[in-house]
Amino acid sequence: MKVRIKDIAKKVGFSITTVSRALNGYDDVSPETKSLILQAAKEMGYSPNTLAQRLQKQQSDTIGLVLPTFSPRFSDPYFSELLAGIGNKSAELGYDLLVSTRAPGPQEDAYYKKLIEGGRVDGFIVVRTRIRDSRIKYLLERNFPFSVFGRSEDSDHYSYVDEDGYYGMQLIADHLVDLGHQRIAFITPDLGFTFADERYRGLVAGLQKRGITLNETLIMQGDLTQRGGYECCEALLKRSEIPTAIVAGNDLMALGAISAAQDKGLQVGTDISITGFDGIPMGEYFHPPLTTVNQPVYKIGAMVCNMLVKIIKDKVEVPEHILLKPDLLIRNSTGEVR
Amino acid sequence: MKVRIKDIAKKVGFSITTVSRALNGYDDVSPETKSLILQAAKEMGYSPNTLAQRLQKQQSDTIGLVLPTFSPRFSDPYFSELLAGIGNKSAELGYDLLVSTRAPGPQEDAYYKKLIEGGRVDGFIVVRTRIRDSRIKYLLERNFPFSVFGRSEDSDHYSYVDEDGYYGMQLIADHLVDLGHQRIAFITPDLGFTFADERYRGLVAGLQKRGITLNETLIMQGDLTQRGGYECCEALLKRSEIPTAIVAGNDLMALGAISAAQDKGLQVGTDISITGFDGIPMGEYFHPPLTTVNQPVYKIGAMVCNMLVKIIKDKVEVPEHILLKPDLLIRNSTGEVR
DNA sequence: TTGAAAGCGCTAACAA
DNA sequence: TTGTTAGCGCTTTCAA
Repeated sequence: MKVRIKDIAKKVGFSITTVSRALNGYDDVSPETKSLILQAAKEMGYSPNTLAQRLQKQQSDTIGLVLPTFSPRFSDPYFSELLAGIGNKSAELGYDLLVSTRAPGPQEDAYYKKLIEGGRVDGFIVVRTRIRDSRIKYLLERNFPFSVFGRSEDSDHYSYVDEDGYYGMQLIADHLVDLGHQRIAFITPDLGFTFADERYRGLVAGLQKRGITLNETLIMQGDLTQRGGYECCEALLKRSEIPTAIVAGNDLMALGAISAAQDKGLQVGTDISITGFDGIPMGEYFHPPLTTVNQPVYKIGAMVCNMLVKIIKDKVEVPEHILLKPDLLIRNSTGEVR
Repeated sequence: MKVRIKDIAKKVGFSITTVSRALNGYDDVSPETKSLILQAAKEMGYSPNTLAQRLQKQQSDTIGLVLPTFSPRFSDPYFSELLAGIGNKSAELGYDLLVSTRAPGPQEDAYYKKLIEGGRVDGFIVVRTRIRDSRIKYLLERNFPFSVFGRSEDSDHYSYVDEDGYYGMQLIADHLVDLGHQRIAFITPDLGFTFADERYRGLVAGLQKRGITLNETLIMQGDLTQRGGYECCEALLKRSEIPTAIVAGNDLMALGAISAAQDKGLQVGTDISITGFDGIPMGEYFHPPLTTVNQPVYKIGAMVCNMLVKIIKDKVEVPEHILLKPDLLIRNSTGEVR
């Protein structure tokens, strides 16, 4: 019932070879034959069998994206936007996007391996890099095409797009110090994530530059969710001397922290200042709106996808590095210390 | 450099066929031969070429998911959770998940067609159904496997999972009327979405049952985003007689509406009540926390994926229908009318 | 300008 | 129990 090249060949009375060539726009087919074939293909509703083409070409025209999730559920607006950026670009470039979710660990690595060895993908986009990232180590060793949103120790050896979290946190530090804050707490994601480490170091350096040392005892670790932010903030507010400002390592935790502060009866932006990092749309509509560092995630998705396709197609050997300078979005969750 | 069946055959001195059979666990291979082959395969690091297997089997072992987006960017926690549900389940069942994003319209339909005709997917999961949904019409006509999260006019003829939005809105209606609200506004998504229509009718019916008629002039249409909710609410609050309660068609718009009300200096939950629909995690951490109707989106994703695989594998002919009764989550964005 | 034939890597009907 | 052969649908080399 499906139309194959063979059927067209039979109908127009030419060989399979000629039909294939006409269809693929080779110019060693006479114009009449070509138009005859094209005409027939159209009438018969032909469309090529992608699987066969891929087998023959020995490439899958598919990009792999494995989203690392901690809990099976995950609900991060940040990722849906990233996904949209990658998805739209890959479609534009003619690549399928194979998406999966895996918790970090051996299973995750095995899955990368499986996809590669089965020939199911031509390259990977790696997101949310970690210190000593086994995925990157593996891909590098195999010399398999990939591009990365984020960085790690060996970033020199691969192509990546990243925002400058170190710089971004300095913007936060300056902003808070300008407002008079000194006793500043930090809710950090697991420092095994390079972005978290980056932001942490940026904050420390930014404060240092202004003569302030980040107090170790005011550092809490959260799991990147609102709940995590809420719980960390709650704990911080139980201290005998509470901080005047809380810096959260991402927006979701910042929003959770705001919520916790409010539940304690504090006025966020006056009694206490709270900052985020990412620039998710929700931050703008929170009450108070969140002061944060903006990351153009959608654009980043498109860029990192583009980068990968270049690597796959042109066999680019020299890694390309894009480091974006983020902007500070000052809103009402921060204010002068009192 | 890649190990193929041929290589194993050469090494162990059996035919390609025998190797294939041993690898696939057929029992017409002598135990010794079998273990010999398995051993060799392991040593040589063999893994089958998925593309070749698929071509031979004439199936792609791939599920298609085309997310409908309005703007190119989209940032809806609801979808990332749905995606996680689908993604984890499909991986568990051995299917690849091909994800793409498309704006509703002819391009979207063409993409479904392209994927089918290229043999790239074995079935689709259709989400966010619309009235006279052309995707469903097309899939039905072609008799191509698909399952749906949502419903439409012809739901009888296909398998779906949906939550009962009609019922859910009645819960909202009852809750608000119990609190004494009479002047109720509704911020609805585009009524071309079946879920929106469903919720709308549920609200009307629920209020009617309690003797209240939903005032047409208090119905606004928003685009499902916070911004949309914000703008609609802003407009509603400019009326000479403002509503005592605002029902939003989804959580994101509800959160936007809360934000708008607060910017007008209103105390949400006392001066005005606002409700959502979906149960995104953010609602719990908003200030005030959002009264809403909960949908187990992650679970729904898994269910609808499971359903599709059953259809693909077992050639199920009788459509399966799952309609979930949602729960009302009463939080502080609603309160007694004053 | 066209066609025959090989081959991508695998599975399966049939024969031995 | 094992092997021969054909074939999935396509592209491409080589020869005519």
